[in-house]
Parts: sequence; structure tokens; C-alpha cells
Amino acid sequence: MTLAEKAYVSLRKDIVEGCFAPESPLRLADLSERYGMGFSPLREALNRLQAERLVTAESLRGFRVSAQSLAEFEDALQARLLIETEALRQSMAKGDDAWEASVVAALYALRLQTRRQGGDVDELKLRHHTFHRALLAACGSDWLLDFFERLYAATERYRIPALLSAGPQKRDIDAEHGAIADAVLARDTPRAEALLRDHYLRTAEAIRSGMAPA
Amino acid sequence: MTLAEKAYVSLRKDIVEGCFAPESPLRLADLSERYGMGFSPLREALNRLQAERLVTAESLRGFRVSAQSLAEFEDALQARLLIETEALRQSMAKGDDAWEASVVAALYALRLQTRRQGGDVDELKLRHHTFHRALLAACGSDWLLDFFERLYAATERYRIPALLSAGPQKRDIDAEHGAIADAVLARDTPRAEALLRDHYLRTAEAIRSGMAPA
DNA sequence: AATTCTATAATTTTCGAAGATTATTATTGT
DNA sequence: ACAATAATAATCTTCGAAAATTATAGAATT
Repeated sequence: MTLAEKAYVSLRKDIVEGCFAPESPLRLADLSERYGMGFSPLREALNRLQAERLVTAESLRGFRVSAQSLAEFEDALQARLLIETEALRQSMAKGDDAWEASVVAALYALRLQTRRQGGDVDELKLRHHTFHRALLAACGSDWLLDFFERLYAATERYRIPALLSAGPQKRDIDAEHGAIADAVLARDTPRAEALLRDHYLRTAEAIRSGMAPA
Repeated sequence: MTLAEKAYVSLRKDIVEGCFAPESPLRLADLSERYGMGFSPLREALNRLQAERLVTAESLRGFRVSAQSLAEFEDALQARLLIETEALRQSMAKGDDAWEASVVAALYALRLQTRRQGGDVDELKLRHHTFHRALLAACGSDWLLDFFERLYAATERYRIPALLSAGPQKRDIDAEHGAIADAVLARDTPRAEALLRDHYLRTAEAIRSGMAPA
């Protein structure tokens, strides 16, 4: 793996996880020290992230972490619902036994981690992402999966602060995931879509309530 | 405008227009001579284009123009229909007078160019793009517009070869655009969607028939 | 003749410095 | 004191060379 690739992975992770505040400048000298590499690989990574809308660039003024706002989040949420319901529909229409098995496996692994007290939160986020991608993986469309990844990263930035300041968890998220998986495996498309939709709308509600109206 | 931005614009244009064959390697020494700049700005542009899926990169083996295939095209087409019908619906629901005026203006400018004998084909492509974007511009979703731009570029690569080898034009494309604009301005959502859909499906048919099944 | 090994060449990737631009501070004048 | 200007510093951008890797060609071996 080249330095530019490492820079991309590290920067992306740190931005999505909120290590840098939104709109804060990403100065090359700082990044160079933080990640232990020269300017070139960092600039390449920043350019990739710019195309993904995680950072913004202004000519001769460098890069910044993209801004966050409630409007931006609502936009990403709506786009997610559009993309994911369609991808889920197609995935359920086309998925084979191996796909079903991967959904079961992802759900199982996710549950193990949610129930593990004091478990690694990074691992939990990874397994959550894996489960949601597994649901859509058989849709057969590279473009839809690409958009899913973009939107997942964009909304993850909002989800994480909400998770950390999570008050009394009124939701049984394991149960929600389980219900979605059940409907998916039963090939009950309308129910699966409705459950997935509810799942996201509830998360959105939690994020809205925990977010200052910017 | 920085050199890296110029490199991005030039490279993107040349790739979309097919100046480089699909899968052909994009060697830095060649590009450096072609565009008259050093490696750094070129690599930055290539990284951005990689994130847009117009080029692919392999560690330590450089960049290539993305491959083309019928399957890829069909995938992009389906994604386009999903994104654009939704964006059109919202645009028609939210668009104000200024938006309507911009649609009329874009259609007018497009017609002028299609009727101009021996006109600049670059200008025609630009106005075509402008018209289709104008239709969606009022949708209010940055994400949907972003996806539209991605998919437009991805499918443009297929459309251009088909246009050049255009046989007897059985279609009256001006009329198709006009009909779409009429339905849009009349706020007849179902009709507008159907017409836009037909418009793309006809273009797709033309491309399929002009393309070796890869 | 085919295969492995070696030497060479071509290419990508990275660094460090120079050039160019923007931001900040100091200075001057009113 | 305030505004405008100049000097300074900080930062981004670009280049050219060095380092690292991959591809190619030729020689040696089986």
C-alpha cells in the first residue's frame, strides 16, 4: 500500500469520526506531522476526499473539512432512502444462497459485538456498516453501491456524535436489525423496505434531537 | 485557476470525449508533455477522477482510463433513471419562476445550436448538458445533483461514439426535448417523467445498437 | 525450445526546496 | 484613533530529482 493510499484511509477515517471539526482547515504542515509523510501523498488523498465531498478545497487556500448542517443531513438522509430502498429491492430480487448466508453472518457478527460489554466501538461501527452493505450487496449495481458508500460516510459523520452523547437508549437496535434481516430472508420486499425506512428515520430522529439546529 | 484544476478539467474532458481509449494507460510522462505541466498537478487530477470512477488506479502501476462495457452502461442507465426521475419530481414540486425561465432559456439555446448547420459539436454537448441539468436544478438536493453529474459523465462516454457514427437519425431530438419541457412547465409530473424516461431509453437503444457487445 | 535468472530500462511514488499566493503584523499618514 | 500601505510570515502549489517498484530484454541453463 502506497503512502497516498494510507493517507486516504487515515484521513477519511479521522474525518468521518470527527477527529477534525467541520470546516476546520486541514493544513499540510500539520497533516504531514500527524501522519508522518510529505505533502504529495497528503494532497493526493485530499483531492480524492474532495471528490467524495468529505473535504472542500479553495484555490490557493487549501483544504477544509466539509461543513455540517441539519439541511445537509436531511438531504443525505433522503438520498439514502432513495438509493437503499431501490438497492434493497434489487438485492432481494437477485440475491442467491451465498448472499443470504452473508446477511445472516453479518447480523450474527453485529449482534455479538453489540452485546459485548465495553467492546471496541470501532469494531461495532465496522460490523454495522458491513451488515447494511450486506443487505444491498446483491443488487448488481456498482453505481448504487458506490452511492451507498458515499452517503454512508456522509451520514456517519452525523451519527457518531449522536451515538456518543446517546441518552437512554429507548431503541432495541438489535431487534430492528433482526427484523430487517427476517423480512429480507423471507423475501418480503414491502416489509423489508418499510423496516429499513423506519430504521433510518428513527436514527435520523435521534440525530436531529441531539443536534443543535445549525 | 491552479494547474491541478486545469489538469482535472482537461483530463476529464478528454476522457469523456474518448481521446484516450478505455483501459489505455495514462502515463505521467505522456500527460506531462501533452498538458505541459509537471507530475504533481496531474497526479492530483487523476486522484480526483479515480474517485469519480473515470479512471482506475493500481498501486505502483499507475492510472488507466476506466473500462467500458455494455453491462456498465446498462447499470449507469438504470441509476440515471432512478436519480433523474426522483430529482425531476422534486424539481417540479419546488421550482419557482426563475427555474421555469432557466428551463425555457436552456431549451431555446439548445435548439439554436441543433439547428445551426455545421455548428460546434462541443457547444452542442454543453447546451445539451445544461438543459438536462436545468430540468433537475430546483430539486433542492445537492446529493442528487452530484449523482446526476457523475452519471452524466459516465454515460456521455458511451453516447459520443454513438453520436459520431450516427446513422439515419430517425429521432427528432429537438421535439423530444421540447415535449419534456412542455410537460415540466405544465407541472404534469407523470407525463414529464414518462417522457424523460422514454428519451433516455431511446438514447440507450441507439447506443446499444451501435456498440459491440463487450 | 522453454525457463529461470540477471541486468537494464521505464515508470510510479515520494521528498525537499523553490516559487507563488494569501494572511498577518508593523508602519505610516491623516 | 483609524485607514491605508508596506513588510513579514505563513501557507499552498509546483517542480525536479531521488527512491522504490515494476516491466523489459538478454544471457545462461536445463
